[in-house]
Amino acid sequence: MLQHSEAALHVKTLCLAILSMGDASGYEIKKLLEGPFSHIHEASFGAIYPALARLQEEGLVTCEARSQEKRPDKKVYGLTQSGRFELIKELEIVPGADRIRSDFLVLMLYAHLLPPAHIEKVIEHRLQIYGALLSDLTRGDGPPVPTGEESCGEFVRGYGKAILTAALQYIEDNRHLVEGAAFLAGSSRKSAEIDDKEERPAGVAAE
Amino acid sequence: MLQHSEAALHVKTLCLAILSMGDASGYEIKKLLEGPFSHIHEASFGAIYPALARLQEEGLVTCEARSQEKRPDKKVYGLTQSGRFELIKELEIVPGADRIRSDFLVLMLYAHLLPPAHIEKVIEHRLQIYGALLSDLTRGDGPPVPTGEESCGEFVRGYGKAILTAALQYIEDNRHLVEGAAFLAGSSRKSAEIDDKEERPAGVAAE
DNA sequence: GCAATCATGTAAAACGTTACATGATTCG
DNA sequence: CGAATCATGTAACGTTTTACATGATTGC
Repeated sequence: MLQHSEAALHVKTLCLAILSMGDASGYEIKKLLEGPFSHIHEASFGAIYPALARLQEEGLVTCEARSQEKRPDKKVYGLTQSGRFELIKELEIVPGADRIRSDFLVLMLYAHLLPPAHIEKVIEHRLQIYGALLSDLTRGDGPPVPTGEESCGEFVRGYGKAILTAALQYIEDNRHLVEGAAFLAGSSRKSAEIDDKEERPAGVAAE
Repeated sequence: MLQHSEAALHVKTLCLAILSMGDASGYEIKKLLEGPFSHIHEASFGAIYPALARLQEEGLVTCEARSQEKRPDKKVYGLTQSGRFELIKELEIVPGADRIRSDFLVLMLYAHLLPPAHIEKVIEHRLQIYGALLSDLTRGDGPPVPTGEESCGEFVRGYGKAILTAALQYIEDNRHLVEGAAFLAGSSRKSAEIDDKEERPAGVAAE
């Protein structure tokens, strides 16, 4: 009973926000969240579709089914008056601190438990990802960054750029701190078969 | 069946990591996660206590109950051999991208939907929080930053400092982009009764 | 032919927060 | 005397991911 009587997904607000910029289908929302919005918030299909369905039940969005030829049917959602009102109500809440789960930083904190070669590879990988993300943001590529207002979008994009730039710079300048770390830890431990189980629990695919 | 046969909390790995630096109770782990680790990962009591219990069941940690005088009993946990091994196994996984949920940035993206005065207040609030966090990191206060290896801890602390500094700088230099935003949106909408419903869904309390 | 993209959705399970329950001590 | 700190834990609930199910089309 915090906000609604019914279960309230966070993704619901996100969907409202995105729809405030124009009609979209669930699939399109997901694609936006992978592209220009990736550094802000993420969501999976399994979160988005139910969220949209519930928003429709609540009368916050309308849904128009468009049957396309040579392509599966589409459900295009649009914001209603009360949807817009609800969005503004949500945005008025003073946001708390960002939620961060950085598996990378946890690893760095315990870098001395692993062989330096492995740490080097992880760092190289990270530099690559961040570099790619940064150049995506720098040249305004992808979908033409759909923002409600020019300058707000510019602010958010710039923020991402600033953080990424700082992170890249810092990692390059200080990687020796973790790469040089001891690895004296497991005295009797054999670390022969480290063949990199690649796993990505987080969104942003490293393309 | 991704990693273990039993249910696997993420917090479990975190606990293993922290215990690798020395024995601790659940309460102490929580306190560490509020202090010097706050920008890396967060966890609540409700996540930590069950995690420790399950780690014990799995034989990854030992538990020694210490009855204290003038204070409630304590359960001090310590890493076992297989616990240390399990930790290393988890750390070997190449970390995916950081998970970020920034309610702040979502708000900024749609700043034009709200009155500039409100946006100004949110930004002021944010500058204050980040400033406090930064000075906490800069002067090495709080518990003497418990790290496995000196330089790894230094790297992670420095990372936090670098990001916070960049964020503060950027927000100060570019706040006009969102504060000056239109607010032409809701033509017929009354925005009289905005009296700031303060809410903090995220960890880090703004003290 | 196989993979990828487009497109939607459901169900189960994992993960985590919040609130509650308990209780002593210390500090203002 | 009330609030905060120390200390552990459970249960309910909310949120989100993962995996599955389905199916046409396009490019290699």
